Amino acid sequence: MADLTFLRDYNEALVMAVARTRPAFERTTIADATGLTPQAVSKVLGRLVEHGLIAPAGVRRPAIGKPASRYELVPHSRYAIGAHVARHTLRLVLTDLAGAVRHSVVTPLPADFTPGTLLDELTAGVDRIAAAHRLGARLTGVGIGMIGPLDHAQGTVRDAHRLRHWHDVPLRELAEQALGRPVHLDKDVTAGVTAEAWRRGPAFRDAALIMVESGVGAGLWLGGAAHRGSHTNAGEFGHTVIELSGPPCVCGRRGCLEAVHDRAVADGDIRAAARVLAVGIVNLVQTLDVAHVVLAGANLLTHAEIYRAEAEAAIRTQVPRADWQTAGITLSSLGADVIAAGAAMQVLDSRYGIPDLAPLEPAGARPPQSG
Amino acid sequence: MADLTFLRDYNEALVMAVARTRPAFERTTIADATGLTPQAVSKVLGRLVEHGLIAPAGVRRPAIGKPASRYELVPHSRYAIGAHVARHTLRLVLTDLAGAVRHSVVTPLPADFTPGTLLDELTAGVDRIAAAHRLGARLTGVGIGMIGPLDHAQGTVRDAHRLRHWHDVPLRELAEQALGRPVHLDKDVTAGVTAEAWRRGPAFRDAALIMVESGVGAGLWLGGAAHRGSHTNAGEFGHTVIELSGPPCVCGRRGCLEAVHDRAVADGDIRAAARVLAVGIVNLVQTLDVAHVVLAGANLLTHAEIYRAEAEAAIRTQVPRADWQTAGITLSSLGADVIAAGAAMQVLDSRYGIPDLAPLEPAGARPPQSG
DNA sequence: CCGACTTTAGCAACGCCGTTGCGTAATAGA
DNA sequence: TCTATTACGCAACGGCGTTGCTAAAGTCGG
Repeated sequence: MADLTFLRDYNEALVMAVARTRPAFERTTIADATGLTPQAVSKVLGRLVEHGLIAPAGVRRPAIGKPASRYELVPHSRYAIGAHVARHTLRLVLTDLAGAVRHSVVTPLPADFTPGTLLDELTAGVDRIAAAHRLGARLTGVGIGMIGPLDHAQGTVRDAHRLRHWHDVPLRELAEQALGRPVHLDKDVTAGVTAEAWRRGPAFRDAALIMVESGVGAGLWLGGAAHRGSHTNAGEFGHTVIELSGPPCVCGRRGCLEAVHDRAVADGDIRAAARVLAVGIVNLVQTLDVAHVVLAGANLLTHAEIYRAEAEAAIRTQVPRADWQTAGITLSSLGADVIAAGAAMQVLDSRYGIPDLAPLEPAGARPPQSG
Repeated sequence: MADLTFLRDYNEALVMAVARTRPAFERTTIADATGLTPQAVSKVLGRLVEHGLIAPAGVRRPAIGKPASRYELVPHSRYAIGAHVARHTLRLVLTDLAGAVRHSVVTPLPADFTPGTLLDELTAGVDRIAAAHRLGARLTGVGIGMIGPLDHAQGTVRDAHRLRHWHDVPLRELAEQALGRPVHLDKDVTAGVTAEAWRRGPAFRDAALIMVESGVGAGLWLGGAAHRGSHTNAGEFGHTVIELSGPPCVCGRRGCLEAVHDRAVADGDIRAAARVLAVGIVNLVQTLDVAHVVLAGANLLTHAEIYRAEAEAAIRTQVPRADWQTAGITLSSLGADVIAAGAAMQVLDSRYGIPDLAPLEPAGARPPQSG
């Protein structure tokens, strides 16, 4: 169902998206980018200024005519904290409304840590940051990015890979109780690609974030939104077969990209590993036609330029009609913070981003009679 | 921008989606499935009945209380014609508003046919069907499903694979002029998956249609909509590498799924070919987490059960945690008509399906200041 | 210095959307 | 015949972007 509140929220989110991707802007800019009439811009902008999200920022004096008032996002009006839960570390990042990282801290986690241990570390860290920066009510919520498989819709960790105590843990609910704030839980790679999307604006419609760090995964951003799949477990890119009779993989199959890649790394041949990843990236471009590929992950970033160059060469030479079917390869704009920052931005996105329309209830869906 | 017309169209489309996937329905059904209030259902339904898309269909007498009026879709109130342009044939299909195929006809196309030849055959065929069924104004438009690469947004065929006269042909515009009706142009596989989605209703949110027919391709339906990618060229699934040093492919790479598959077919080992395709399907499920995989294409359907069984076995055994991460494998519900029928349903979908919200203009998108 | 012109911005009335409140129709059962 | 129950529409309402118009704040030419 769509009602007037959806309409309002949607148009406000459009204005926020423009505000976020520009240093400053005028009402005309908004009207052109969104298609709203000047009068509607006036009303929407009025609401956003009233809530403190947007503020006037001087005027521009044109050659003739009345000066145009300029506006800008107020980055410190809202914050979110993101957590990147890895196998041995917890990274906490404070992000403002503009998507800028204001604080980043890494704490070690014990081997085979339990949900309880993580929750203790998480609440302590969040409270410390909230107090130090006097966030108060400006803290919108906390996001958690974690290895899967997990169920984003239910907020449950199904089986954190190679962590013994993490089977069917309702982490979102537990964290909301412990923190007393809204919590978002998502796969690390999906959080990461949200960070890139939030910062790069509406031009970033179809993209993949490739992450190499204790496994190979891909966060997918398709048609302007995160793609999670029907069990919110998309992106298991490392477990796609690229060599039919290749080395056995931990997942039980043979020749998975991750297994072939890791073998090259074990052989000390980073360039060969990068070429393997590049094959996978071209596969992804062929399948999904993404325009942007972002590279991330600790194990990749230590040899960032090798990986980037091999991926770029592969795309240039192996995609047909490369003249018009281009895909840009870049390194993650936030480095090691990208997952945690993305988790934070998911919280901001759910509150200030483009809202979703609820899907229909399938109910007693029967196939129609055939003709 | 979102305005009141979007609101109205969206809610009408929701009601149509419910109507399409059920033999008959009551107002309460709509209210429950859509979240609209009974009063809103009354208004929406009134508009749809007025336009002849929906009609009353008796009453249901409950144990107590006033009988509930029932309604049903009027399948013959709107039609669309779909064309499947293959290398040697043109298939035309007449589809009604319910997604049922009312007529199907195949005509041969000369080797290396030109755009002009196709347009002649197309207009002759469309006019013949429109006259025979007295469609008149009930013919919503014509859809064309074709091998790529092509540009759906611009309606241009970039390079129809192995057709000499098809480079940068503005087929949509040409066909609209020749037919005097709205025309939609899309890749064959995307049209095919639209057919399945249109018929199976809102439960069909994440799916892939795998087509084996003069090449291997995949039509993607992600998050309840067709995924075409940034150059509308997604689905080149046959040109993903699954065997690093495999046989050379026509695309210039080595070990593409299509090359490996075709080698098995050439060897006469269909089961091996099916196993190769199954590897690719598992790759797709791992990457995209689709819940439905539909098999189609002339070359596949002649050995349908072998392909289906191998794919199902692969998904059952090779996807981790198969207990909750399930994906159903089915054969295309429309057989050889699926592409043409899907092209027709794309026309109906663009007119009576869930509308899109226009994306923002990127304009001078600059990355925000960091830190 | 002043009127003509251009551009920006807001006020007020409007049309249309779904919602709310309430009255009415249609049935079964007592 | 009355009551309980369910279905459904009329009318008023609040909120959305739109339209039409006026006011404000500048530049520029005479």
